[in-house]
Amino acid sequence: MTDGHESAPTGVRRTTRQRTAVSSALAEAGGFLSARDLHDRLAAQGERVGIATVYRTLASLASTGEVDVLLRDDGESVYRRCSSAHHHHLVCRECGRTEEVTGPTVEAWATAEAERHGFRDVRHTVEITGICATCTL
Amino acid sequence: MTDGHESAPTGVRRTTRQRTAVSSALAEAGGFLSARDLHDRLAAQGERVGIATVYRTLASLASTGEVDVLLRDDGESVYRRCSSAHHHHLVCRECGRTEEVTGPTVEAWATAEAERHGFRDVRHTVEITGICATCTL
DNA sequence: TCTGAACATGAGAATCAGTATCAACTAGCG
DNA sequence: CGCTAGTTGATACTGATTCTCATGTTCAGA
Repeated sequence: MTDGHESAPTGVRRTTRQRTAVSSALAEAGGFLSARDLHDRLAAQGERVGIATVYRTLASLASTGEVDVLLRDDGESVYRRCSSAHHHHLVCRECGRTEEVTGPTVEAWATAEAERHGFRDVRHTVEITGICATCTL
Repeated sequence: MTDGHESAPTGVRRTTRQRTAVSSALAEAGGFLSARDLHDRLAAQGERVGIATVYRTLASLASTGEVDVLLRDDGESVYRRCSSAHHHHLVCRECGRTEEVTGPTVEAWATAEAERHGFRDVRHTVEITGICATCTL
């Protein structure tokens, strides 16, 4: 549906100024950024990239696993360049600082639990939030 | 700051036709429903309740723990009458069916991991998705 | 290097969930 | 009954994300 335009890329991924800019701005940022944050950041650097392109690029990077996507409580999505290995996040509710954590235990538990209920093609997300040491001071 | 109206309820929770309707429609539904779904459902039953009221009631029920809130991938929130004990969800990506699962292991892991990083006042959410047995057929 | 067709871009419109506004309404106490 | 704080709802608004589509680019092949 909605074939309109936006055409169906047959599978070639081209390198453009915009994609490079988005990708490196995200890398420089380090932490989680919303699409708008990123757009503003690019603008501040003099890189003019349309917001629509930022969203498209981000979606593309996310689909290849180059960035992590987190859906915040307020419904806004935030992105971050991330190690590609499977992991979870520990997020500070105060300052937003994030740490990556891994948990073989959880992976196993999730899979086992899902199978016990007859589910297949299992995926899971785990988010742990708290107040980090710095913010506690 | 937005004191305008919407006043600050001093703590009394009144019983109204609308609140009862929302609450019972949610109970009848069984599964997860978005605010809009619920609104449509009520309309179908001839219960005229404003969408704003549905949102308000849902938020209120969520804050008292009477319903569970889930933020779907597309950013829409879905609600469901739920056991108040802490648990997680196993959701079918195909039909939306959900099962509640508990995992002492995960609870412990999350807490331990958070503390190891110096985080306090820890909370966590775990979502497991997959394709349920019925949809696999 | 030149070409062209597939891809990509962007400005702005469109969507859509959820929130704010505020006058009118009502539950429930006395 | 009468009063008043709590509620409601039509509607405007916000803010994120997607769609539209004419125009600009990339890059493989000649």
